[in-house]
Amino acid sequence: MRKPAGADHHNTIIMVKEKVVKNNNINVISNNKGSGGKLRKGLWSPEEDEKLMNYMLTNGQGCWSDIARNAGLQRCGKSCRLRWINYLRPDLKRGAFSPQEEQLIIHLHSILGNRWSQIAARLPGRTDNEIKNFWNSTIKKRLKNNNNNSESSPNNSDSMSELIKATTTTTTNMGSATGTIFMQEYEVAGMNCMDSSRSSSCSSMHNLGQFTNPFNHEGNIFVDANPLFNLSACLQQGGGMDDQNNSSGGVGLGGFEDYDHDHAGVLMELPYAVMGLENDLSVPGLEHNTGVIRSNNNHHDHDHDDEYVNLDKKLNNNNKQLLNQYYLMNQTSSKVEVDEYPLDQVGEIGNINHHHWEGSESFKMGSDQLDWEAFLANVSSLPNYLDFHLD
DNA sequence: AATAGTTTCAACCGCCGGGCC
DNA sequence: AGGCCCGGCGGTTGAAACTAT
Repeated sequence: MRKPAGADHHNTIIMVKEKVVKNNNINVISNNKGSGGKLRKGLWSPEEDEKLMNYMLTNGQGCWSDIARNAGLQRCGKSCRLRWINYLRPDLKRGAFSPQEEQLIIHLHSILGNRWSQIAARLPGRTDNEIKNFWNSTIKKRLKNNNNNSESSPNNSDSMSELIKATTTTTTNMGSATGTIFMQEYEVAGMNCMDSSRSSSCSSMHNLGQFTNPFNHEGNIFVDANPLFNLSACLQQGGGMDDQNNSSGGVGLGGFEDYDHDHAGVLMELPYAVMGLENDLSVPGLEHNTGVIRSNNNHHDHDHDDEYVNLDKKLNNNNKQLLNQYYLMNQTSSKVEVDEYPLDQVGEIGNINHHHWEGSESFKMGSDQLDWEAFLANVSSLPNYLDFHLD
């Protein structure tokens, strides 16, 4: 490791200083705008950091090329922006990723693909670059190793592994044609997921098709099982995903910029990649399901806002039901409270009327009893109003 | 101790879309 | 309409740190 886990800002600065000594005065390039000045490239010196930091704290964000000029930096605006966003920003969280963050990244990546900025937006204090590096250097390798291990020990009795196996059985035996598997997977699960509206922004979805086995390759994985995977980890951890920043012990999963920091327990705001569910609702496309939900979202398809909001509500419900059922299957000692609220209130963070729900005995089964197909089939028949909290 | 191989991550590159003229 | 600028994004690079031999 270059930087020890948990390295604080002080250590990081020292590291940068050491590097800068060796790079000083060698990364100066011609200004391609013909102004006659020189623009520095490469690692930032502490002096440059200080200039940029002081300028940003004094003047705030503006046009980056102006910032570069006015702060007295011989850098392009782009470089300043990158340095600020990835390193100097005061709200950055330093140090190694927590297990909760790691699980969340894995989960979000299963939904969003390589859309690092969108993943980063759901991990307060983390940058897209950081997450991307973490994924490429650590998670990808770990998942690959895990996959190899699981292949070598097929009798693994871990319930989550069993669940994942169960969920992926139908996908791993498909053909091997690159680029077509993803859609085949959807079809196998009875999906009707098409997104013809945004060929560019949907590229990550299609990237899933680069692989033939969701658990046996590098890159995008966990086509369908991951919401449960993540849920399991978070519930078993029992702590807050963002415990450094809030004291509630709440877990916000896949929150849309709005983690429920004040709410004890678990507030489910999961994306919607559970296979079988989307099909039932003719989901227009993954990105819609994850991005168009809130009234303050950034998507551009205003013509379908109502449709997607309604869809979101339904999907939220279905995922909550599914996840709740999974929890019930795997719970040991924790008490479960399932809250109930009308469909038209689902997904409205901060405006949820919680009622106690006793839970259905029919949902409870041991993980060794899991019949995944029956489980999925059952989900669509569950009550529509479920949410839950973990005491 | 030396060195070759590997890992990590800061920073750059190229592309894209939006806004402005 | 077309060119230019800017911000944002994901992919890639390469130097430094670390590890194995």
